[in-house]
Amino acid sequence: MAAPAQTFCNLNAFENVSWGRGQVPNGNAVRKRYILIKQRSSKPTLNNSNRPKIRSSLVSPHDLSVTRTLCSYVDSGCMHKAMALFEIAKNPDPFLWNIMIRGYTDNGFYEEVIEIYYRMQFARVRADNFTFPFLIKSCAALSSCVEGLKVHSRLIKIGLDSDIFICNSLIVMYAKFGYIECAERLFEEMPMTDLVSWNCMISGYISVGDGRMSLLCFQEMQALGFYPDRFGIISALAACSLENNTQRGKEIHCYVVKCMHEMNLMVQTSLIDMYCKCGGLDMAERLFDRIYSRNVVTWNAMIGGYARNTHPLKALSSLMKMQDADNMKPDVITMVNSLPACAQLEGLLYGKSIHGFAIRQGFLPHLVLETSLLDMYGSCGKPKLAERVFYLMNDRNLTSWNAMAGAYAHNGWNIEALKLFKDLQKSFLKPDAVTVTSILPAYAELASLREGRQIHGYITKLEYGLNTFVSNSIIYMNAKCGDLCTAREVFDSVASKDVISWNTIIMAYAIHGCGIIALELFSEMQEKGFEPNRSTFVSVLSSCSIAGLVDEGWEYFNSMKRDYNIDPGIEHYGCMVDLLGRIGNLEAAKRFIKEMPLVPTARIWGSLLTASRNHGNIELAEFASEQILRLEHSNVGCYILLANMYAEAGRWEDVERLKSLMEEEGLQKTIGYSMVELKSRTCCFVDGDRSHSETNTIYDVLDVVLRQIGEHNYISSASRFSAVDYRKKKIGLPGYHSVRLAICFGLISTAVGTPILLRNNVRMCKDCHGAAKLISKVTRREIIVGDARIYHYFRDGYCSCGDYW
DNA sequence: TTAGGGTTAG
Repeated sequence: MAAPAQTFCNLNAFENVSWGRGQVPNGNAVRKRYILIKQRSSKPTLNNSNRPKIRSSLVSPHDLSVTRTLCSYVDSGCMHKAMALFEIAKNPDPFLWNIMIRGYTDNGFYEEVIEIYYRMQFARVRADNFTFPFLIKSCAALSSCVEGLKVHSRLIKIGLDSDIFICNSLIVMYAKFGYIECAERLFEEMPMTDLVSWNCMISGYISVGDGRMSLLCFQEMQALGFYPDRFGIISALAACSLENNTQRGKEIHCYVVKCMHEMNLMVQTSLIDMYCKCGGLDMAERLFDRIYSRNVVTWNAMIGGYARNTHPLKALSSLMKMQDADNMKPDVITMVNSLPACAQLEGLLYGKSIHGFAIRQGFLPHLVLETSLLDMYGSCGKPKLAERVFYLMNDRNLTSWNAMAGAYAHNGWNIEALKLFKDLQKSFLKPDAVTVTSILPAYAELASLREGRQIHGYITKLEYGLNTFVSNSIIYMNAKCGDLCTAREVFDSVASKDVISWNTIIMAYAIHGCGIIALELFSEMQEKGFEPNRSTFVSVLSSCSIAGLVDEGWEYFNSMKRDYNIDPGIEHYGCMVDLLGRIGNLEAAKRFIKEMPLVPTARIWGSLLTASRNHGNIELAEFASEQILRLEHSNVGCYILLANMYAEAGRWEDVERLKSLMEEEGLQKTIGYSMVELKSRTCCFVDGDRSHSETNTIYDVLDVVLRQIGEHNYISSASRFSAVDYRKKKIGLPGYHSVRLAICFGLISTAVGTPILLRNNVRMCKDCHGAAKLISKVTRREIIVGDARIYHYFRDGYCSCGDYW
């Protein structure tokens, strides 16, 4: 792809940009300011320093030239000069005060509007019908509900609450506060309404996100004989976007042509935006190409439209064109609209380039832009950079917290995601449905069943469980935490199931080894009219692979293109390598990888490595590991798995060699732990753990159990080496692995005959898997172990996985 | 001198 415009590609320049002063913040919310923050333009103050030299003969408020000069200052945005002149005017009349208030409003100095209004009252100058619309607008812009209500009370008191200009302003203000019922009541009680009043209501509904009511209002207005002007049209088009109502949008487009509003740039931009948001990108492009003179808003709408419709290259190419062909300078919103394109392309360099440009232009700090940046970094696989942006933000709202949680979750930074969620709960913000959808995958990966049930209860209480997205996440979380029954109950209770609900429940049964039920559900989803997608086939093929349904797996794989016109992706090929590996056809699996039409990933070679481990083929394991490490230098799992195979084969030199290599690479073995669920608590063990208060009892029970299963002093069935060998080589004794400690603790802490439920953060080792089978037999207890991939149900000396995982 | 409008984040 060609590089974007020069402006955005000066990556070296970006690298030279400092992020902030001092240390990079860690997990705590240490706020640092950007060094390159552009100084905010100073607001004109009410004190009269730096006055321009104005002769005192000019200062009579009745002098027309004073009024003219003041107006010219205000109109040209020179509020400092305007204030200086105003300050020396003797006893300014309401007209001059209003000019000043208008100036501050028009130039966006809303706080100053409130300030000067109070000063006006202090000076006993009566605010009139001209003053209040500006004041109300400022209250709305500042989201200052208290001031707004005070103003409204004052209006009632002085009898100005029926003025049509004031009422229209109040409607907009209340809608912006989110109090649409107040706006509606005001509208209904107005003695007289005009076209502007209707427009205020139409846009008011947009403010609260109610496109349906906005369109109804637009319709009712016409039924009463009003002809929509460009203001109403623009709001109605926004309503069509909210409702995704292309048909209505097209009708309004026809009206625009008929009534000759077609040449208005704002109307044109609104049409482009509506078509982009309603999936009519071709039409939006045609309209855009026809515009003779575009402004930055038009470009932004088109760039955002391309990004929204997943055309990231077109979005970035438009970004270049707007600068090169139209000589247009991007603004903050251009940046915000372009960043999703970088995220979709996972184009870190483009994203960084935009970040650098934004800093150089002084666009930061900016809440929305910063949120877009951290989202981009998360999508580009750089959660650490996202974290940097997040902790440097001056202001954060729920969207930014959610984006940060999403960035962690997207990259599997589950511990950080859970910590962030806990910090959010301590803040004044209330998590919403998006928060819980982002956070539930982290719970699914890390949480105990107890914690899973707690978050499930929390979500139910907040009633976010009614949302299908949230429900789908709850289904998966319950299944991953070991409660398949609840996962099914939640699935059955989802009123509006979507294809993701079905994919999730199929995968839930798959990870619990219930392949047949998973496939029955796949048939049921189709009978109910749901069209399978790519993810469905990942669930289906995983079901076949985990349950060892080889023939069925091939049949579904072949049917993807044939019956559903879905080209198998790398994830589907991965499932097939698992399947071939499972039946021990390792050469076929290797050949399959070499012949597949896609470039193998580390995940694909990982499947071959697992198969080699399960079938004891050390040469193939070495080959697969080589391929993995070529692609991912720091794949710890690969090192560990191969080292374990060498240890089992007694190749201690190779074990040492791998250990050295890991040290050189600075890699550390993931610390394995096992959580055991009790009735009232969860206990966690690591290998050789002696921290538990009942350690002595646990180790005594372990000793007895190991004797019963014939592994006392440990001689592995899969190994020719004794405990002494393991100790010499400083390798953890499998006899004291966390899984066994957790099982023994479960045995002494739960009622006889009840199942013992464990969660393991890494895959079970071969020794512990064998031991768990035997323990289930001698103790006559069902032992359920969820490892990093699947759930193992150990009963009477057998495991549901069929000894393949 | 007064009201309403287009492009922004999870």
